[in-house]
Amino acid sequence: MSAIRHALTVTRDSDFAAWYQEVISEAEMAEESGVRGCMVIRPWGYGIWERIQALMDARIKAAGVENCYFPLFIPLSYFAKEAEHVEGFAKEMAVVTHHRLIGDGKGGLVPDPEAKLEEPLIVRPTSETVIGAAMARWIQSWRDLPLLTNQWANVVRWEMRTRMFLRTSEFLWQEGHTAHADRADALEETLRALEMYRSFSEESLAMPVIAGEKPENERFPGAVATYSIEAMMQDGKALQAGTSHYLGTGFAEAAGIQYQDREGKQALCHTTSWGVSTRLIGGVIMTHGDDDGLRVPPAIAPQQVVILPMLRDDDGDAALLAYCEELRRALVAQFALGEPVRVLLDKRPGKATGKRWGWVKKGVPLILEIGGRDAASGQVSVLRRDRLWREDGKPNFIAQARDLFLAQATSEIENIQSSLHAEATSRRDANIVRGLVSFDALAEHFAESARYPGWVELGWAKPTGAELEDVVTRLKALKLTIRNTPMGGEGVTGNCLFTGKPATERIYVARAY
RNA sequence: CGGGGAGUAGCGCAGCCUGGUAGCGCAUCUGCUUUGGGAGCAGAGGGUCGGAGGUUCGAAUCCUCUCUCCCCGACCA
Repeated sequence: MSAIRHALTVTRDSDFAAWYQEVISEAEMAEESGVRGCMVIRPWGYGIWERIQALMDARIKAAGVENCYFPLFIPLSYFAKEAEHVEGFAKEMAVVTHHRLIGDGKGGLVPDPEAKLEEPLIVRPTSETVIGAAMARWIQSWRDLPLLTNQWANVVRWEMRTRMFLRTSEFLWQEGHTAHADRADALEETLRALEMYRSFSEESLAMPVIAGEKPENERFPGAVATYSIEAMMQDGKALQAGTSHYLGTGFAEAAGIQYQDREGKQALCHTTSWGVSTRLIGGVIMTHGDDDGLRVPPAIAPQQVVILPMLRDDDGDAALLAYCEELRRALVAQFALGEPVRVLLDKRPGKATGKRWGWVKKGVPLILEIGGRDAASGQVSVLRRDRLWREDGKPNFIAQARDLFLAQATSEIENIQSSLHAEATSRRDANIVRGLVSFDALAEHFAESARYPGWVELGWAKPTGAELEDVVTRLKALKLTIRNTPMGGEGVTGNCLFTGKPATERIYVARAY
């Protein structure tokens, strides 16, 4: 059978959750911090986040949205103004109540009772309320609209159960907040952000997603409509990878965001908010990772090429390093995916073979191992991370003339990006089941394929209120959730799986993170 | 927050029941030999046993409290 000795000890098949954690730890992306639910993001993980930030920020700015920054602390009274919103977040908010410590007489420190805050401060779980207060000051006239803002920040949600990158107590994100004159304009912005997330996921993360509207039971607290992009992980579960909300006038009413229209009348603004977070990194791991670690799509790889000189600790090293340095210079002068190629010449002491597995686990798209013979004969040995193994179970190094490699480097990098996307897309499509005609058939489907259940696409009559609650409860018994209604998902035939009424739209049903 | 498991060297673990000088493997460091595909041999360094109290002549080990992590639930824009 396979003689392959994988770089990880746990495979995806044997224990997906343990595999996920081993990737993060072995790729040196993040580690425990000692604070409940909070992680230290290490250089490789943070480097990926910085790439995501750079590419997403460019898209945000291209849409005319301006960055700004609001405080970490939000007065409790701001939250109290929007009832649904505060109710949705009340159970997971960190609260600051004191501003000074005092000795407890036993060598420890306790909050000083004398230093209790008049009004508790919330550590932001999201910033609608504080940004809304600013919008109320900034907007006077219809000429001030639309107001398009975004901030890159950390937020805190005191989750009961946390998982690295997927659900941490503190996480990094961008939150866009916009105010508009009317519903149509706000809804257009909501959907523009959704499309921005969809195309970013597909193009930059090589992660196929389905963009659509969440059912009403999954709406953001206080929102009129919530949209999401949903990605399928390799265990068949769904990951909500980004959300965009049309908030109606509820937040405007609570914060007093109004403007004088062309007729001179006061009117409430329609607001939106939208965000993606460090959760995207978890999605990338579970979309592209394999039994040898991470595979980073080149667009978001901190380094796209790593050059490993096979140092011998002798007189030949100088010439070898010179050859590698020249190779590095030739590569960084090239462009791939619209940017200069990112190359690291790894000169650290140690054997190239040992260092190689570290980069394999980190998922660098291309690894070049260069020995004295390569240097002498003008060759390179190329290892593509997405085609790691030969059939005989050995690393799939391909010896190439240096000049030929340089001529093809750009297309090679771009090909890895598209290959990862194609692989993930065909896997997702192969794991979406259609045509189930009854709830029993749905239950049977997920009972039979408990390990890789994938998603089910079906038609429903979009029940609301108590009728929807009933559907949610029945699905919950199967550990299933409604993910979203894909954009353009109307016009289905047949009957609703839950109510028996004529179906009006398509939905995706899946187990979810 | 409920149920279960765990915390001992950088990583993975044994020791705990039955208290008596802190162990193993990998990794690291040094030396020698090797070395074009995840090297071998020899030697060495590294730990207030998650934290705080308690019992005891003596605590990794027994008791109490607490923190953190993992799994299953509940919760989850």
